[in-house]
Amino acid sequence: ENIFDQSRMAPKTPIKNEPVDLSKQKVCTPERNPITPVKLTDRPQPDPWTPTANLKMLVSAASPDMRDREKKKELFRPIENSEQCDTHDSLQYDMVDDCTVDEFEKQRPSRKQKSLGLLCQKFLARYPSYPLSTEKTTISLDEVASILGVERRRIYDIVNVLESLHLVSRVAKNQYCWHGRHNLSQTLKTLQEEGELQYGELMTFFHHKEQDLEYKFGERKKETIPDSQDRSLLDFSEPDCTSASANSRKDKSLRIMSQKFVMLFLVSKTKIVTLDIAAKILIEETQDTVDHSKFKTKVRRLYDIANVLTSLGLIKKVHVTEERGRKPAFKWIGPVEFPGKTDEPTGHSPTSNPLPRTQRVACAPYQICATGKQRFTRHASFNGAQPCEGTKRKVSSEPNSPHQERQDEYCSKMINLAAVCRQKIEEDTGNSSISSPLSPLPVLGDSDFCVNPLPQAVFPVVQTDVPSLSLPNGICSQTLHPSTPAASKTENGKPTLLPNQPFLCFPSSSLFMLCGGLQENNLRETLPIAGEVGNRRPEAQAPVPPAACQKRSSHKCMLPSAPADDEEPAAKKQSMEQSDVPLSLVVPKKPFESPEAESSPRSGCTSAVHLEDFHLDLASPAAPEAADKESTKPLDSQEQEKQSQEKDLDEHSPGKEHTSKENASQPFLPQYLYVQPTAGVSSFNFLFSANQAPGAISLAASQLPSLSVPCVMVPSAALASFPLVCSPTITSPLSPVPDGSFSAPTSVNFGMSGLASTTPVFIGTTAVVTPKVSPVPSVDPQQPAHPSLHLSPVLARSCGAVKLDSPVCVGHPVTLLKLQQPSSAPLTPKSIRPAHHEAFFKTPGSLGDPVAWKKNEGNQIRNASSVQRRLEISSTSAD
DNA sequence: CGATCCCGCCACATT
DNA sequence: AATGTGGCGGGATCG
Repeated sequence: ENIFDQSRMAPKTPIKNEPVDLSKQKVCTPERNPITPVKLTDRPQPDPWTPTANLKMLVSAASPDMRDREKKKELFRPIENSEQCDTHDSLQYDMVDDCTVDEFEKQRPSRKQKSLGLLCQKFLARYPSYPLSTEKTTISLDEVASILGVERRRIYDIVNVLESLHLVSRVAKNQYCWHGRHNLSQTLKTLQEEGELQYGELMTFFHHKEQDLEYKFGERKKETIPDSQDRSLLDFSEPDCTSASANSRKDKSLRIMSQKFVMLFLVSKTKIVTLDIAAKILIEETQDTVDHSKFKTKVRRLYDIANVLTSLGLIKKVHVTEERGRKPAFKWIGPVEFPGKTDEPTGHSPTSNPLPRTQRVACAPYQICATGKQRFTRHASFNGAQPCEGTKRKVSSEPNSPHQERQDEYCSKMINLAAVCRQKIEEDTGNSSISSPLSPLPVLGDSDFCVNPLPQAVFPVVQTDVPSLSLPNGICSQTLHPSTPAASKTENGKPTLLPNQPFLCFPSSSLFMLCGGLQENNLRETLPIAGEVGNRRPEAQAPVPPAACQKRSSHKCMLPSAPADDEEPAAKKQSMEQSDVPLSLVVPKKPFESPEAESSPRSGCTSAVHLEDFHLDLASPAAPEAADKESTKPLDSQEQEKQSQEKDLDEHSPGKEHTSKENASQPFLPQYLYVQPTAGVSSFNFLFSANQAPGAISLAASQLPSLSVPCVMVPSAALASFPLVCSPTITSPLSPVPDGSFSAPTSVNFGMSGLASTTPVFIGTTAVVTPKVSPVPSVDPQQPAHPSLHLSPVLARSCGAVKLDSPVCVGHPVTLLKLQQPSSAPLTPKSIRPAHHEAFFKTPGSLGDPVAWKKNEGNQIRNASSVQRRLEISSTSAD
């Protein structure tokens, strides 16, 4: 159609389009001039598309402006065709003259219509995902550009990204050849491997080396990355034998950036990468100079890349909510595992793939490209294809290379990130010494889809990037030890932590640091424990994971194996994924809010469910009975509850009730309303409190350790959220667990560690528990249906599973509460709030002493509601 | 107002 | 020198 249109169009519009047309023509048909399309020099139109503007337009229909318009329209037409009806095209022109506003508006190409993503889809639509090996499709940039009605420049944007994934390769000037997705999995695999090396190291690094932080800092200065070499990492390019000069800077960007970006996803356990983090990571150069403009530019590029990747169905946009607000992020929805091994030429991953040979085919093209010399070296990507590659780049990337280099790079990267984060944090936080830590915390909620795993939600902390940032600041600057000390500590702590959280580099690092500062020895203890627990606890985990796993596995299988399916663009997959999403943690909306809403009708939200679970858990452990009551009461009795609340502080119920009330009144913000906002903060607070409290305040030295643990928890939480929760331990096995699953592992970890000392740990557990339930509806039908009811049961279960139960349970609640506090402010029910707030705040201190908690529990068991306890405690403490 | 990201200038690479 | 590529960032648009 497009073509058709084009032809039509061309004739019609004599205008500026001409250049385009010419180019097209040339491309399309021999007849056409070979000339490159000239850029249209049009004049900017003043405006636009407002109604008034339209009038203007009309008025001046004859005027050049009109032309521009038309021209534009034409350009867009293709696009419109695809989406909208272009039925009027021809009419359009006429229409323009007399057109009504409406028409105009309709026609007016909205920005979206011109989006790169859309353009890319169109582009992709023109070629088969899995072309027959026999046919070689060549792509003429000019042709495509003209057909799609866009400038060539835009095509470059698309092609460059596709090229980075080897979907196409450049054959000659203005000519690319289409390979399709045949070796996509191979490419991804390669990238994943490369990513591990590049970024994975960070993770590993931590594990292995404890000195890490210090080192990093010390080294940080070093440029670390010499420049070209490192970047070579990816693949292609640079080294090529062909023309040395070629390497030059050009190759750098889009292509490489695209690959790196993809690598981040593949390496990330959560499979979610926030834009800013990615940008930071991708800015390799001078670490320190964070330069805002540069960052901004990077982000812009990432959007470009993301648009293309989205069109390919490899990623989708999500939002990570952080304290400040939501951050844009992308979630990898493409294949995660690559069955094939890299090496094998034949069957490579996609064995299942119908076209095994495809690979070869792909290779061929590459080679060809290589031959072409030119810049193509890059083409020869990582695959075996690269003939030339002997170059160092390879070396560098290779495993052989000493860790150090990587480390260095890693370090440098980390450092950069850290620096960035710091700055950011500082900026954000500003002075707030105390508060600062809080501010940084990110919360998971996301508006559209949140990725928060329950656990995360609980903790608020989380998201990958943020956490790291925030943590560091908070930790370093603030409370604990300033930077350095942390490092030392970190060692101890880190190692432990790390294991758990495999996750993103930066964040984690920062986290670690923090943790280290806080936790100290305890951590170690904790860790081990955690590990044990994790190991031992298989049962607990098992329940959840399995389901998740299955899903995943199946899912995975599908992807890899069934490339065919993939053919279509993202859309399909996405849909599928969405289904997955829940598991993953992604919540439809306002996770936090929803959580509370046990009652909330909008059953839809998984997140909500999770939360509910939490609540339940909390309640149940402490006071199952209460929980039940509450659950039952919920909405209706809000008022009553309210009263009761006021009356009985002791009972947590009030808290719940509040929430419930809230829910009733507002579907979303339920009891926990507070939680959301705060989530991030709260977590921090916790940490703080824990640290401070214990150390400074009340807890005995002996207990400190325990206290310290709590601190640890924080990190973990952060980590968890960060990484997504996949606990490291678990992860490995389940690695796949992408999004959602995390919770289980996480929880486990936490639980373990937490156990001893504090709630935090519990939280983890809880989280775990939750996961079981909520994560996969399929698993537990019940839950989904009746969250509230389930609660108690759930709790029981969770407790049982957890073992520590009560403590655990408590812990969770606490966390939540804390979260709430901060958040609560906004939402809240007035009456409750005030009191609660204080209580909550204080809570941390109280938390500090595990024993106390336990006691409380015993006494108050029924209360379960952490809130109340806290309140009580807090009150006490306050006193 | 922040998130997106279109648009196209213009530098550098290739022909 | 002309043309191909594509880095880059202003500023418009979206949400």
